[in-house]
Amino acid sequence: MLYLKKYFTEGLIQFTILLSLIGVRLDLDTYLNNQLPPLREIILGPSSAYTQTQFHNLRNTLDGYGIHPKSVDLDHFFTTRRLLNQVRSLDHLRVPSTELSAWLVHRDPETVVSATSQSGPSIALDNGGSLEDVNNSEASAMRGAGGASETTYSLSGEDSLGAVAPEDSQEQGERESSDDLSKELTSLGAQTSLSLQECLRLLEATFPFGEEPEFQATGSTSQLRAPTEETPSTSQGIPLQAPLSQSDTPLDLEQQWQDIMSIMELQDMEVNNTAVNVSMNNDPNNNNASTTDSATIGSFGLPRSTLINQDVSLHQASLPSCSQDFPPLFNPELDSIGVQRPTLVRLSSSNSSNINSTFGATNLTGLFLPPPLNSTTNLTTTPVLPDPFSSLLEESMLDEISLLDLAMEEGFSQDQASQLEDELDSDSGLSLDSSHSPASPSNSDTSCSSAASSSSTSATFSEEGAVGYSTDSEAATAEAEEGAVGGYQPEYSKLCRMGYQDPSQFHGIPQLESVNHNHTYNLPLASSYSERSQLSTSCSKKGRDKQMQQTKLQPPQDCVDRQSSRDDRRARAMDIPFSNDKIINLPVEEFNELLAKQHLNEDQLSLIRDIRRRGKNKMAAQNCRKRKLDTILKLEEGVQDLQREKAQLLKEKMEYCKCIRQTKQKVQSLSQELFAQLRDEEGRPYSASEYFLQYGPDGVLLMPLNMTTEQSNKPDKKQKDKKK
DNA sequence: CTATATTGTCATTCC
DNA sequence: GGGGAATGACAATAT
Repeated sequence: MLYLKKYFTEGLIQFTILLSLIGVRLDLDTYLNNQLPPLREIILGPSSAYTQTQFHNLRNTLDGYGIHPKSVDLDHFFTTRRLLNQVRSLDHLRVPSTELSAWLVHRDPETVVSATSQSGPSIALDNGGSLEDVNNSEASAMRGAGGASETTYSLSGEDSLGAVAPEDSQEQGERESSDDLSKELTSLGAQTSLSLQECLRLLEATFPFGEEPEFQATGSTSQLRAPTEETPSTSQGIPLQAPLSQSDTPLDLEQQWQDIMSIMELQDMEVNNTAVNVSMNNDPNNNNASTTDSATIGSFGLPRSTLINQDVSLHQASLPSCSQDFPPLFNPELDSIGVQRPTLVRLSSSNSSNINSTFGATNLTGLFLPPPLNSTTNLTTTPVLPDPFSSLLEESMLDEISLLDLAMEEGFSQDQASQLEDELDSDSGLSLDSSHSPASPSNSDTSCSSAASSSSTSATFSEEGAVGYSTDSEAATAEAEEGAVGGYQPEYSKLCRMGYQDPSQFHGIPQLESVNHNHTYNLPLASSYSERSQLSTSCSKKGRDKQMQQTKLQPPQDCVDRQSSRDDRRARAMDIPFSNDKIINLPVEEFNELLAKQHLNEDQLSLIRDIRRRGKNKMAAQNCRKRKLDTILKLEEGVQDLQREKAQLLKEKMEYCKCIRQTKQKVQSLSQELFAQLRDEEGRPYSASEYFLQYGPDGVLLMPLNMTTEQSNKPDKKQKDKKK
């Protein structure tokens, strides 16, 4: 019960204070179970002298309101809170549930120059518009590919896909029975249903193995080979990259999270099928009947040897690129350092085996990942990200991240990392003392030792923290040398020792050991039951230092008087027969016995009680001040941990954004290529002004443009087919 | 001598 | 109700 009491009254409350300061949601159980040093210390409370924390006293630490103005720079707190709010803002990166990873490409045929057409055709993104940037080039490409002036793409996520899915049982049966794209196209008429695998097939056909689709290079779409005459010409030389990089800045991050979540969820749904089917379809020659149907890829005029296995879904194709783009995210080393990661990453990581096996066999990763993007594995070493990314985040953010990476992953020493982080902190206005800031949050020991080794401010703090706590070995030794018989170890002494022996406290700090305080009272460690003379004690104890130097010319009695406290003098004046040490530190029973043995008058008894009260209160005040400082230190430590976490989250955010953009880009290109290659029964390309592609769980549907999403539940069974 | 930091003390509250 | 811890506030002292 005592433990629980302490736990809840002190540990949890302090922990809650810290969390409330930062607004970051943490799994308390996890930290408790893992016994992470900093949090454990916070939760379990300090093991030093101050073990009893009253709830009402904690108000003083809430949000730093109660920080003593003399003890802490309040600006630190405000700055800290500001930074913590920034960290809190990262919390908004929660990945929403399934949403649309779809976008709608719409371009007005007649008014190419009107409305949004100043820079060309526009793409209306149905979900956040993060791909607006792709608009110009994409629409232009579509325009050329479709041979029409109006093109609408709609890639709908799985939420809307169910509604879009054709109701016709015949279609369903066909779709289930065969992955053949052309077959579906033929049977569905105007509504073209393509499996995502076929999309991949298309893409693969467009980008044969060994060739890296260069989406980001200017004129990258020139590689988007199309069987028709007009398609290559129109798609060639249209840079997809330039618009991307221009409009990435207003990127909606939440939208991107939604997108990637959608992708991952889809991947999660399909990954099992993929894993099963890949083994069957790895062999390019393993073409089942559906693959070899009339209107299959072969009908695209593409070499069969370049076919991707049909069961690889588009989403599955996207994920490997993510995983390959972000090795750190799936790097077990990151787990080892306790980096918390969004759940979605863990989920995807759990599927990584399937993914890797799948795409390792089909080399889809390489297919989808242009070399420069793959090279982002070395993001940690390059301060500046590739072009489209550089505009996404502030340069300072990049610097921060890269610096952090250097510190975290490049084998920097903790001191170096701490220096880096301090530099990072400095520009944010938070001047956390490096001496107090461990490079590793979970390594307070190191921080303490390193702090003791370097900074002058640490010395300042150490002296502060050591105020009234000269219970270290040196002090004891000094007292022993003075002839003090340390037979009595009062509670205070033990508690203080505990406090400093706590690894999380200030052990090993040289400054602490060298502090020689001018304590008026004989502190417990220095005290003893010996009836040593107060004069000799106080004079010898305190006069041998600077103070002794200052008063060296004075007679011994002056020295004693100067060094004695008022209560000492009062005690001498009142002829108190025992030392103040006894008065203060004796247990109450022994103290009462002592008083009973002596025949003291009321004035003497009153003085003794006052001495005891003041002495105890003095120690309590010292403990209180130390506790206050310790709380501040812990809060600073927490701030640094959060800053570190913030940098890590920013890094992950950047990587996710990059993955999302790449995925969208690939889907966009794929859709563009697919639409360009669709042909009606007469071999003519579909007009982009009349049709658009809609992605569903069962494939890709070629929808009439005038159909709304709701109407798509009963789509026209317009003939769909691929030419050739 | 002044400003600041440190330390002691008191009052109060709570356990 | 007493003892004592905790702590804000203030005073005394040191630097």
